[in-house]
Amino acid sequence: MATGRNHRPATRSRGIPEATVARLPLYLRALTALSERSVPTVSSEELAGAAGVNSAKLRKDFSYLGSYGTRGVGYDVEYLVYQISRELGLTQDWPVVIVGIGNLGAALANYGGFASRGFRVAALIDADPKMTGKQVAGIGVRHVDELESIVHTNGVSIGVITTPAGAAQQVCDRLVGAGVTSILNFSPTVLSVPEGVDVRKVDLSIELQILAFHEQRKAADELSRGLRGPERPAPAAGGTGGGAGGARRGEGPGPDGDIPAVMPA
Amino acid sequence: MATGRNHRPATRSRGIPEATVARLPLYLRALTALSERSVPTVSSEELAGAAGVNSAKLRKDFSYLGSYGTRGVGYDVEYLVYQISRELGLTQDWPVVIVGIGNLGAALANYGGFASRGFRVAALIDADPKMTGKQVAGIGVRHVDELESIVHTNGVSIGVITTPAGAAQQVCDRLVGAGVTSILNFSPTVLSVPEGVDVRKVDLSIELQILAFHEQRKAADELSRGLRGPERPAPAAGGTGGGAGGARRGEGPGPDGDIPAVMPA
DNA sequence: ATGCCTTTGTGAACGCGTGCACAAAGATGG
DNA sequence: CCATCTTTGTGCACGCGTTCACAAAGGCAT
Repeated sequence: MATGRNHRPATRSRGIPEATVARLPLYLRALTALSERSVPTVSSEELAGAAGVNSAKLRKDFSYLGSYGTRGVGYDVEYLVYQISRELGLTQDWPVVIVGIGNLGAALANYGGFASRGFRVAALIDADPKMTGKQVAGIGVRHVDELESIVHTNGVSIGVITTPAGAAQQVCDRLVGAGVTSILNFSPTVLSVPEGVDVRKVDLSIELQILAFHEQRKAADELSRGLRGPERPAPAAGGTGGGAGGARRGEGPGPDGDIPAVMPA
Repeated sequence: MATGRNHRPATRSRGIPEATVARLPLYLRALTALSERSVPTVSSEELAGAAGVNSAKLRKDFSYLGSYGTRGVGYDVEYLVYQISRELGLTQDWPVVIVGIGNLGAALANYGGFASRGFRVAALIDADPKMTGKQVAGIGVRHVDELESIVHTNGVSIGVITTPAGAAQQVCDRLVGAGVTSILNFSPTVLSVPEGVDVRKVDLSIELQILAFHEQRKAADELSRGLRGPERPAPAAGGTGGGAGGARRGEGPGPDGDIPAVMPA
């Protein structure tokens, strides 16, 4: 990467758009549920409903994978489950390591969603010597000194970081140095990685803040149209707890445009 | 606009793009770090670097909030912290409830990132009577029967769902019925909510599957080009990056997904 | 076999988000 | 007070993603 910037529009992946890739697991989940109920075929309309997306979008998504449907009938559930699993790489076993066995790391270790789709927790790693050897989710915690050897021995290419923010970049560097090329980052930090390494981040604080933004906007909307929550008792300390008694669908052009509801702190 | 009197010349209180809103917490975090180091001002270039985004994008994002910068100098850190906090609604206190106190729910309850930004865990709720009264993160667990009264009493407008998939929709309905208008969903389910209710989902399984897709693609790329790697130092010895040990499981597509992908059961 | 009906697959238009490039604005030094 | 330098704010173009709308394709009944 010493060479200049070579833009790599991740969309090149095989012609499959990134947005489509992000939806494939959603489809797979819905299809798996249908498969368990022994439903043989499903239409794009039905499946889209189950996955919570538009049917045209679903059809276009599938079109990137190939023509797996039958016109006039729909899609064969089992076949589609297999094709999507294969496309996502779930027909093979992915060993992952979790670094940082605090509350969150332990919760992830116990998380059933890992093993259910071809992901196997190869090791739990923590920097605290007092954690070493402890059993979490039936797996012994290893010390971070062994990180490199663990990654090598197990052929780990996916790492999950659940350390405090201060340690995240350092752990990330070690993981990458050991050969990990995909990282799921739960710490509230912006990780910098060399090219070729994928990082996805999950930050609940950010998610909450986004919700708060919309919540505030909703409260401001209702306030500005002179609507007081008639059924809701007094909100919590701090003010407009969130009105929203009976959310009406009165969707108009909106009285936006005027004062942005400045909240005195 | 030229006059520095009234901020907000453009009436864009509602025109803030969703993508921008999603980045505001990122900027806020970087700015908070600068503030703690008593840095008075920061340029778009520096701040963009700290937040991991393009500087032009950052400037455009800020332009939606108003003209808070000074040309030739940069942005006043403290002022920007305040403005973004206000825009995100973080100057007020947001009581939240967490429903489903399993491993993940307990981890979230302990997560410091909540309280640090105006979010306060008003209550922990679980359906298991054996959990009722237990202390988690210093908060007593309440039974789900009390859900509505808890929401009413505390003026809760944001709910976090960490239940198993099977219970998620039901819990969601009750939360919405009680007045909650924003939901953060950790269960692997597509929630259906009435209009006016915001739902954001966090699904670890999906994130891993997306990583697996790219990982598989990387492995395929390297394989097909005969290991003609870029200018990147050679990764792990054994794995060659995407190698991943590749222990294929012998079972068919059947066992996939009979586990609800959530931990507490 | 034929015509009808259902559903897929996709061409095309549209909107949003991103990044470039530059003029305007303000600080700074002489 | 003027020249210069720095940095913001934004017009513009481009590409991705979404949605509409419809022709093609296949099943099914007669």
